[in-house]
Amino acid sequence: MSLSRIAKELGLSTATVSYVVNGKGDQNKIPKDTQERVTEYADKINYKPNKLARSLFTGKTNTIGLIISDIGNFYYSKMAKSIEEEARKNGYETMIVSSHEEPELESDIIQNLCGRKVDGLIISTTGKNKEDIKALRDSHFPLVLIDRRYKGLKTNLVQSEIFDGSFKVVNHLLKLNYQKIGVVTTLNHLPSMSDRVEAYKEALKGHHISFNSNLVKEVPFDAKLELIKTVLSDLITSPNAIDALYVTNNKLTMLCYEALTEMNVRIPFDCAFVSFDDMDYFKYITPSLTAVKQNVDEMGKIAVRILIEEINTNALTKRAKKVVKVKMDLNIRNSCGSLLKNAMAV
Amino acid sequence: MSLSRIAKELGLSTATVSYVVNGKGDQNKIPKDTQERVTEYADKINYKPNKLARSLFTGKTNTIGLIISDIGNFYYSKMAKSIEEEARKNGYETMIVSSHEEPELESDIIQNLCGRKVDGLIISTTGKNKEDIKALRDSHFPLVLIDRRYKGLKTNLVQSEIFDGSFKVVNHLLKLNYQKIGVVTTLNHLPSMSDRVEAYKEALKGHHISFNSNLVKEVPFDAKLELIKTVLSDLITSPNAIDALYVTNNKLTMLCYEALTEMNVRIPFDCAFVSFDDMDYFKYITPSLTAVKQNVDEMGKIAVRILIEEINTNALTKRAKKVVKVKMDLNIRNSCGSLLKNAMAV
DNA sequence: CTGAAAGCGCTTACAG
DNA sequence: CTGAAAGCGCTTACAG
Repeated sequence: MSLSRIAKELGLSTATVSYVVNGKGDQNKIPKDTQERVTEYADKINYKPNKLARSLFTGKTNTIGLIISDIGNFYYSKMAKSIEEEARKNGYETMIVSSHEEPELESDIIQNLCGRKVDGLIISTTGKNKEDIKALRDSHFPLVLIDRRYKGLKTNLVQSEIFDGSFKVVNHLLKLNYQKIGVVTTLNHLPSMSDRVEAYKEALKGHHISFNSNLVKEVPFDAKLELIKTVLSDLITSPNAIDALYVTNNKLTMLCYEALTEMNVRIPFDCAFVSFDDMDYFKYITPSLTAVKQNVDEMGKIAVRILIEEINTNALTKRAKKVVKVKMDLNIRNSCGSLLKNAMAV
Repeated sequence: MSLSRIAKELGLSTATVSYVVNGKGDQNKIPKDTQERVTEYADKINYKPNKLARSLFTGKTNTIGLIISDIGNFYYSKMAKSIEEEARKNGYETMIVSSHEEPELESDIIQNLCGRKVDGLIISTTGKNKEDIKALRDSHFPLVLIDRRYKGLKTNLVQSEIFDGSFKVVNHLLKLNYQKIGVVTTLNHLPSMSDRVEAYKEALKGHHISFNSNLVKEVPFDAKLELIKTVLSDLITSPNAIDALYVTNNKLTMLCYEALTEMNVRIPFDCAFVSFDDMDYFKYITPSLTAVKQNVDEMGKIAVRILIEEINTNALTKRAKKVVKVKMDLNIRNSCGSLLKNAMAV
């Protein structure tokens, strides 16, 4: 089972066996026939090296730790897939762990993965662990944040062009002459969330519409349908009476869609609808939803490349933090009655 | 950074320090003040034990390896989430790795995780690694297969009541008087797939409809839209001219739905539609899709419990393999015109 | 060409 | 109460 047993069995030293099973036989001038004896015997007993022991010595695990805020969210599971594939192409394994949006858990996971000596970390953080992340960065541990960032904390970062994407989708509504655009968003301790609202304000400004805070509703991350209904009924009735709705993430989008449907609000006739984050199935629901899409796949790949560069750089050489913003695509469909209102405008 | 450095710094032995940081201070009668000195210093330098070294000694990693056939598939990412949560509740970490439906990769991953000395393995296998799985089982390594099994290989297993679920959904069509039911399914090296077709045959038999193999189409796992269209146009035109379609997994379901829509086949008027696997959004598309749902969450939890039992059992005591089948729920919606045809039947 | 030996960082009997 | 020591399974200079 172990190197030393093979060595004893074959009357060789562990060094010799180690060289051979690691393909360094030639390099260490082990005669061909000895090499053959070793590989043959190793195969026979189905020898598998203990990576714990190897890593303990080498200090390398060839493993990337990936901390995902919620692996059950389709957006993140796609991200995980992309990261894992890219890592594998570069010779790294990936340990995926989910923090379920719980900061304490995220903190534990970081300790845990570091204790397991992963070579680097990619994190889509809960957004409530600034201290941990800062400590990690300050210790020069290879680290890339993805999707979410901390205000005032410079790290390697891969994100969508959130502001730009959000601006685009709101602007799309404005160009179609929607005037009273409601927003449903999440409690915004996350800059990546508040940026979406900021872009909304900016877009309004561009069309000389004054910002009305009553039209922006913040709900908890795990809001339930009932709450959403309450919030929406407030938005669609006077004095608010919005004519379009902008929802800032995919989970909320489905809830809002469901709520509106149950409330018999017809999209887009009674209220247009637009979403940040585009899921595959948005094109299949009725009406199909207009949305800005994040290029998760590309984000994942870039994050891996930056991380691996970091891993390969000497920890002591000062590295500038890399920030990469990935473009978002506006997918125009039927939920904001573009055709209809366009026609009228003509 | 390491135990021994703390020991040297404090003029103690590594044993003493180890006892304290592991909370075995009292048990080993270390005086309170020594304990305090140690914990204080450990906190100060932010000491994190090296788990590699610890596991090398103890032979335990407190980690479950989870091999998922495709983490980018929503069904499996939900499963991963459920497994991870349940594992954590029981004091285990989970290493999630995706095999992307590639048998060779799955094989590598198994070696890798075993080399990392995970305490046990939960696998939704690609279905093409019978030898590896058999070897694992024969070596008494704690193992649970989930979602997919091998014919003639008895292992711990958690699966949906696939036959029953498939039967239910086909029977639903039959009860509504659909007579020519087409099937689109995947190349069935997987028993979990062929079981679905077997149940279809059985249901036909119950309604005295003879099986027509022309109505059953097998496509590759990663079939593209074009292929699906070809297959479907064959099904909907004479001599086949099906009046209902049964699709046996969620990925194919969306492709078939898209294809039918593009081909201007009206569901359920021209052709009823029914799916194995129910996704959250099936209720939002038009028409909403009737489907049998797998209880992924429950499957995950059960798999973890069985695995942990195995881990805690002495490897040498003979264990009977556990097979648990989880019930499926039929969700009736509008894609098979139940209301319409029911009314006609009355 | 090959082996003895040190060491990665930990834990746990064991001796005093 | 506390420390010296062995050992988990590996790798890598180094000596001959």
